[in-house]
Amino acid sequence: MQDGSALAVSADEKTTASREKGLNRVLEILEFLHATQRAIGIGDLAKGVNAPRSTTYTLVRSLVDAGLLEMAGDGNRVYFGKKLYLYGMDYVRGNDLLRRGRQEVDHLSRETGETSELCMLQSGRYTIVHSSPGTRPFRISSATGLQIPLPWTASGRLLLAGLDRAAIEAMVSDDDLVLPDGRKLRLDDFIADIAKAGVTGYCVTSGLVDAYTKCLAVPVFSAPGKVEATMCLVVPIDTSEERTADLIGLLRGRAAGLSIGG
Amino acid sequence: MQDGSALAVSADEKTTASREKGLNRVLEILEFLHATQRAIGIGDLAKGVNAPRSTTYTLVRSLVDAGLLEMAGDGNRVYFGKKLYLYGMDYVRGNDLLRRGRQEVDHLSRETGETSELCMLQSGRYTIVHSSPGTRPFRISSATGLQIPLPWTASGRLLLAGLDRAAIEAMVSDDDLVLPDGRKLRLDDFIADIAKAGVTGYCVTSGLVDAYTKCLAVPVFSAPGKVEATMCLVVPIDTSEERTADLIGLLRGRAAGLSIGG
DNA sequence: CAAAATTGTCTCTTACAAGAGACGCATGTA
DNA sequence: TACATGCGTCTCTTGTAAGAGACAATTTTG
Repeated sequence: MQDGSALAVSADEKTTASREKGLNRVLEILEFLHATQRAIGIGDLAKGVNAPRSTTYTLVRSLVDAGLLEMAGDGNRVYFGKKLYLYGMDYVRGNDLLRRGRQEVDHLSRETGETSELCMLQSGRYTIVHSSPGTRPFRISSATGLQIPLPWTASGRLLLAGLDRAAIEAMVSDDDLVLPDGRKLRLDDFIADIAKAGVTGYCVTSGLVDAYTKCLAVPVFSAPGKVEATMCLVVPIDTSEERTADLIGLLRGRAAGLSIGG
Repeated sequence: MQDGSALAVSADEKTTASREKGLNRVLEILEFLHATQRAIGIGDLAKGVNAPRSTTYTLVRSLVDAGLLEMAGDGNRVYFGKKLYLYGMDYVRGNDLLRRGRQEVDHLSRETGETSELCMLQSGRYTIVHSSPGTRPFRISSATGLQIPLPWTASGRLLLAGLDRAAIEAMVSDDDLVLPDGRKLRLDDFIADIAKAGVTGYCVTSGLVDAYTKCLAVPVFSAPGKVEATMCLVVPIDTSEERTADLIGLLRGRAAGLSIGG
């Protein structure tokens, strides 16, 4: 009703409601910093999260005082602070699976020379929780914390195993089904893939995210039937059938070691 | 004026003001979880941070939705979530000193067999940012993220080097000067220690936190004169003068490698 | 099995934080 | 020297979120 306001943003993204709750703004700020991966000026931050400048200053001050954010070297940029690191370590400490999974991933990439990753669902999205680069000249780099649409990945298919159709549909938007190269997956095919992956206990995808790699993934269970994470190897797409099979065997063994009550 | 309120808490701690800001409550929740180091029920959490139950439920829900917290296995306990881990890794990635310092500390403890730590100031408090246990039978365990009064430690003396008296007084409360065994340090002595540590470029304390250990610490600089962190070794109090000197030499070399523009 | 304590949800009020905007102070640039 | 742009702080208003408390549903205790 009150769109006679200042902003002429027409049909802006998602109506960044006026009078947003402070906590939500903070959550947006954190997400924004996670996305930019670098220190940023407070003014830009305000723009970035589409928040009033004055509010942003206030919130940032609180967060800096609390140690969740820190002023970066220059003096007027902010980025994540030590407190978040400490909380993050607390999370690792309280989470056997993550702790051991990280080690296992590091092992795997050293052992096989391939890029290895530990992946989990993070608020409905596929997330690379830890990755260790392989030794190949052209290594496939994928930063920790990167979030990718579930249908693009082998791990995504495993992580959704056990969910019913409705739950899957809820987690996958239409955009997610469009691959980087423009091809569009059919939802039914994706759901069929998931079912198949759940039965076979592993998943291989070729040339989905890019044309040069294959992704081999296996599930890690936190309880019988409950897929808590996946471990995967990212290998060149022309890796032989034989080596692929060997690597999957290796992965399955390691994942079994990680799983609880599997 | 309006103390005719419900609570009969007489002269309670620090007048937990009514109508606390949501963000502050959240910060308290995070600190509380960091202190308890385990998943906790929402009701208990509310008690723990002295917040109304209804408010706590609302905030926890927001935080869980955002992924900063997660419901723990049972179903009605909360603890830190994956998001915090991811943000923490972002912090590490953006912070050369921390990244390299962690590696160095791991090396040192393997090399020397002693417990090794990386310490920093964290909102005015001494914080063990990373530690690696030694190989001794009775290992001195000190958890990452532990916060200890500055005067209790060798690192504390180095971290405050370069600050003037007023700044030091502001960071050290009266309680901080009381050692675990009940002895009380004199503020002037502490300040003198700091000055000395700043000049000599290292600091050794014996039997301060406990009666059985010595702490050897050296500064790590982020800019000439600016102490950003310390590395320290925690060794048995009866370690020979000679070995102590050797270890300090080793520490100084490694710290120099970490320092920037030192 | 009743009494007491806990859990999760909901409603309603009002104290107060989010936000608009003005200021003064730096820079940068025409 | 003017003019624009960005930063950090402050003030004031009003929409709204924090909080009290009631409720039903468990769970615990005696």
